[in-house]
Amino acid sequence: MDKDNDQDAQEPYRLDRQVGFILRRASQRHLSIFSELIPEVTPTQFAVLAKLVETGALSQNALGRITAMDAATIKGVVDRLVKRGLLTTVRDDKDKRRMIVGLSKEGRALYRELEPRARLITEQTLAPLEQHEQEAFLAMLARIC
Amino acid sequence: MDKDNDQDAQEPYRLDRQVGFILRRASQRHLSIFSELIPEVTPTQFAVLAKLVETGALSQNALGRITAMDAATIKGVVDRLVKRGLLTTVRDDKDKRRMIVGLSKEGRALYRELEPRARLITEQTLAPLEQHEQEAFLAMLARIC
DNA sequence: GATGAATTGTTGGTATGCAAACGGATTTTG
DNA sequence: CAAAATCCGTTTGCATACCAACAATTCATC
Repeated sequence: MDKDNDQDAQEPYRLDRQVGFILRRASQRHLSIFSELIPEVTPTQFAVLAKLVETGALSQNALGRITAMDAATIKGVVDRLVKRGLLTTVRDDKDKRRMIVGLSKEGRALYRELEPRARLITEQTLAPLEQHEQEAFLAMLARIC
Repeated sequence: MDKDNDQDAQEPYRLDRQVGFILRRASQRHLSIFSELIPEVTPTQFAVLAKLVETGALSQNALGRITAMDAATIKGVVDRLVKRGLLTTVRDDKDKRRMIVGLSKEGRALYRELEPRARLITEQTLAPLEQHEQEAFLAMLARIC
C-alpha cells in the first residue's frame, strides 16, 4: 500500500512549510541584516539609488518599474529621498507629465559609501548556504518571480 | 591570469542579483497569487487563522511569535479579525496581562473553506520549479531565515 | 486634425512591519 | 519579602506596499 494512495490520507496543512510564510521570514532576516549594516537608508531607498547609478536619470514611473514599485509606492520613496537632498527632480520639457528623477551630488556620494556594505548584506544573508548552493538558490528564487 | 585575481577587477553591483531585491519580487508575485485565490483575507491574517487551527487558542503575543509578527503588528491583525467576527478574545484569569485569542465559529468555517485554496497558492507559486527543485528550494529558503 | 485610449503623476484608503516608549502584571533574585 | 528584571499589551511614528479613482497630458487611429 502506497501511503500516497491511501484515500483521504491528506497531509495536514503546515504553515511553516508554505512558501509565502518562509519567504516572509527570510525577508525579515534580510531586513534585519540590512538595517544593521546600512542604517542610513531603507532597502527600497537603496534600490532607487543603485538603479539610478546603473541607468542614469529616469522618469518617476519608469524608475518605479525597474525597481519593482508601483506608482504610489515610488512616489513616497522619491519624496523622502528628495527631502533628504539625495535626489533631484525636474519636469520634462518634451513630456510635461513626466518628472525626471536623478541623483544629487550627495546621493551619489552616499551611494559610493554604501555599496561595499550592500555587498556584505547579500553575503551575510546567504551565509548559511554553501557557495554552490547560493548560486543554485538565487537562480531558483529568480525563476519564481 | 585568473580573472578573480585581477587587481581591482571588481564585479559591478547589480541590483537584480541581490537576494534582498529578488526576495522582494518573489514576495510580490506570491502576494499577487494569494489575493487572486484568496481575496477574503490577507496572507498574515490567514497565517493567524491557520496557526490557531494548528495549536488552539493562544495569548496574543504568543500568537505573534509563532506567526513571526511583533507585538505591534499582531495587535493590528487580531483587531481586524475580531472586528470581522473571525476571532474571539478573552482576558486570562490566571495572568491578567494576557489576552487569549481563539477562533470563532465563523473563523473556523472560513478557514476550512480557504485551506484547499491555500495549498494551491503554494503550488502555483512554486510552479516554475520542477518537483525535486521545489523541495531543495524550500529547504534552502528555510535555512536563510 | 479630432477623438478615444493610454500614460504620468497624485491622492486617499487599508494593511503590514519595525522601533521606541509606556503602564500594569508577573517572575526572578537577592 | 522586597527590589529588579521580565513580560504583556498598547500607542505613536515612520516606511513600505497595493488598490482605486482622478486630472493632465500624450498617443493612436481613423
